[in-house]
Amino acid sequence: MKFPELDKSFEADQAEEKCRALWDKEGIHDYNPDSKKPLFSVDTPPPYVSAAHLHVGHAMSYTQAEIVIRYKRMQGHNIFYPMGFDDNGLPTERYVEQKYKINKKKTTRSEFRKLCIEETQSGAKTYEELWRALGLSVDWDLRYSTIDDLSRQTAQKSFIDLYKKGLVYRANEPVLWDTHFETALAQADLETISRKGKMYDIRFEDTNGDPLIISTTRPELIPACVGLFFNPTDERYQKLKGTKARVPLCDIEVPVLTSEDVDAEFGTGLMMCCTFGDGEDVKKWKENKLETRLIINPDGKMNEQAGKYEGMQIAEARKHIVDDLKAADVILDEKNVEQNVSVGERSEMPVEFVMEPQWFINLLEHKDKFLKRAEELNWFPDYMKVRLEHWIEGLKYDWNISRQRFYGVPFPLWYVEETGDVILAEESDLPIDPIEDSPPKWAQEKYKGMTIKPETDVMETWMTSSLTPLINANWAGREGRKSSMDIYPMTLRVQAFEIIRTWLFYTMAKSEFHTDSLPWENVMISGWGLNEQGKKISKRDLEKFTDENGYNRYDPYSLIQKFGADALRYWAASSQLGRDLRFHEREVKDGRKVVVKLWNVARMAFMYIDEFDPKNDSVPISERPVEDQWIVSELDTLTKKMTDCFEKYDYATAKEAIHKFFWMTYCDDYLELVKTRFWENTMWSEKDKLSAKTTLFETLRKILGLFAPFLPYVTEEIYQQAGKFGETTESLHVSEWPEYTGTEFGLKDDMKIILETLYTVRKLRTERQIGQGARLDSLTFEVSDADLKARVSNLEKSLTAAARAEKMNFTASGTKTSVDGLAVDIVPQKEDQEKTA
RNA sequence: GGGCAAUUAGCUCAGUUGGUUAGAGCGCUGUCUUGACAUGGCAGAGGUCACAAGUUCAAAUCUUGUAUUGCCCA
Repeated sequence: MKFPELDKSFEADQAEEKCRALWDKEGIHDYNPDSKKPLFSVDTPPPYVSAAHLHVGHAMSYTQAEIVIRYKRMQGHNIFYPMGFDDNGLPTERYVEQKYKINKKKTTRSEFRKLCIEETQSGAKTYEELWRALGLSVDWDLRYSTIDDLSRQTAQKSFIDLYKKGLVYRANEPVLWDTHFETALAQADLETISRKGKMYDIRFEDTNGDPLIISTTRPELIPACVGLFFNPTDERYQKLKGTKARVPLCDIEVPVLTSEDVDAEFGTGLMMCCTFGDGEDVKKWKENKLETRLIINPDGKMNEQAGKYEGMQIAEARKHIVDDLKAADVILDEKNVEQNVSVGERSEMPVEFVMEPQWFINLLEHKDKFLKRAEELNWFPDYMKVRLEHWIEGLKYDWNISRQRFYGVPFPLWYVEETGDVILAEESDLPIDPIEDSPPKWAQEKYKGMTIKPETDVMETWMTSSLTPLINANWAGREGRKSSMDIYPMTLRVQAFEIIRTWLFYTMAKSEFHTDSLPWENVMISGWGLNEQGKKISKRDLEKFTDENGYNRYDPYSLIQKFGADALRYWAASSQLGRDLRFHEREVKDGRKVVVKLWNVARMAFMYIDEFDPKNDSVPISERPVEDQWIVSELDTLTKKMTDCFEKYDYATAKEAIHKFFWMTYCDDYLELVKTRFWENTMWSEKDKLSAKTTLFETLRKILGLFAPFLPYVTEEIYQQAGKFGETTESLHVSEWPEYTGTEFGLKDDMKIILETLYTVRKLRTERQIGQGARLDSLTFEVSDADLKARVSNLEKSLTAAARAEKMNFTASGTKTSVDGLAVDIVPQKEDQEKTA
């Protein structure tokens, strides 16, 4: 076969377009449900499409996983790699609210939902373009969105299944509440922030009018106080047990009780319990069946229970109450403290508690099962496992899945007002919206004449996204999908660490309940891409850093246009799995350099190989010069190392290994040594030249394969230009991963002499300012014994070639090499000698 | 206060089960262009491996403690 002359420069954008067209045409990313190959199915995060917020950190984590997927494809797996879009939940609502400046109270549910769906559709399109540009080998026929029919059907089926299994319940309990979005939250939706606050020592009184001092950071809750508590072992307060206390400012008396949860060392050791300041209050309230006096409304304003403070926002009320307490002279001390506050992760408002009937999934009774599953799962990296274990151990609440929002998957149920009965939708009717659809016929008949009301809350977004493996597996059995439960449990879950407690945990819980299994065998946890300052990349970063040519520093699409997709992917693979990576644009240039270098290597190899028939022209490995045997063996070792790494999802070490090999061993050493075989007037024979062709052909082919997962475009382009090296596969990416052959290399000593000669000659050239390419008159050796002399003499062809010298001989002096007893010197050609003299 | 991770060259990161003189890229200095690549080659400067103690013939690596940073949770 004949190798063409490659263009002088590699045009990334053109090549990328060409490759994508080829991959689409050949369908090399398509999942084949009928394939006999081993399955490799991937559960990859559906990003929020609502905000155009994708930055280089997202490109990083998706690419890290995708590199492994490409490896698995080349290893002969039938890849199931879908892509989802999460257009559910609060982020979407907030985005739409802000964009259209609307308030959920002043719009209708269907109107609002329509806007959300419009927004997410255009967002999804932008995302798909980016993922394609980045070279993610997704099967786009497996696309899903968390609000589409399949997902809604799956989520509703999940609810019904849990209901039938007795794992969900409806309760009117204090729930975590976001006063900004006016919706309930789950424990996992909270974040702790630290802020400066004030701690007040406030004087209550016992029934005799003697002072009882409590410490609190939330004086505004005084009207909601329903009890005082001290630790049962606290000597100071024993006599208070069973008595009453008078609450300042309010004309109320509350019981004084004990609780082991009270820290006697904290403040005065006496604390107030309100409805509700935090989870601890809820607990004490429940255990002691205390009175309920909620003073905060769902919108974060004080209600009539707060008396004269009614209508005030919490912060405002606090200010007024503190003033009044001061006026009443009951604030005994006031100090600044750092306090940790639980806030809604999206609104960043401190959470409150309200009493609303909500649906809960029972988690607390199943902690042991979850911990066992966490143990069974294979974690990469391993240390991420304890983050889940600690989360499970620390769970305090069951999972509240009700949200008082518009946009989301509706609960598939109605209530009968007269009896309080719950009517579930029929599975065959899913997905449904109880507001628009009628209850099942049997229910209409049974409850004839009664008032049937739809559930108007929606399910929280994790209720749907926790089902991605079951959505992908078409657990709901929807027509027109090419996947089935055959792909379940899935092989691999990919995600970042911050959603271990949500996406990972909830998915695990759902699979436990629905299928009594793990949802996947392995999980791969990525870190974050950080900005130059080492902080999480923000929206501001995305808006701010645009250069004079309109390229944004953190926008992956912009980076792809500037440096090429391969370059960005190469950068993404430079951090170890699970570790954060600071982004510096100059490091994307490194990837670009590798791409250019690889292209130039191919250009040279094509030029020298020129015409080659691998069947008839190949020289057997044992008959080739030592350099060829060496590089083949080095490449073999590399293949093994990379394969081992990839099996552990360690793309980073694999990349580092090939990078080092390619640049230092292959280009700097081997290619420099082999070049001269193709030159005129050397000692090399025709067979040596053919050996070089054979070796270049084999090694270039193998290197392309090893680089393919990292640099899919440039490797494919070279592979295609090379006439696919005579192979019949449609694409490099479905060709076989290079095989480790385990060939022994027995000429290490000879090779060391050649390399040491090469290195020493380079050094001498630099010292004497002779160009590295300039021909030398001769190469001279000083040897310590006859054996070494014989060995060196034997390597004459290789050594003169390495030095670009006309001849070689032995002398009595030279520069020492790291081969024992061997020293080297060089003699420039006459004209060069005169020049340097 | 508890947990997890990290701390190696000016910057971003490697460093296998402890084993010669701790590596790479960027940046810096010098130098080299007819024979793939100046988006290059070659050579060089630059490190008390956060700190302290311990185990060992031997510690960046193992143990303990301290400090700093990030994340998670009270």
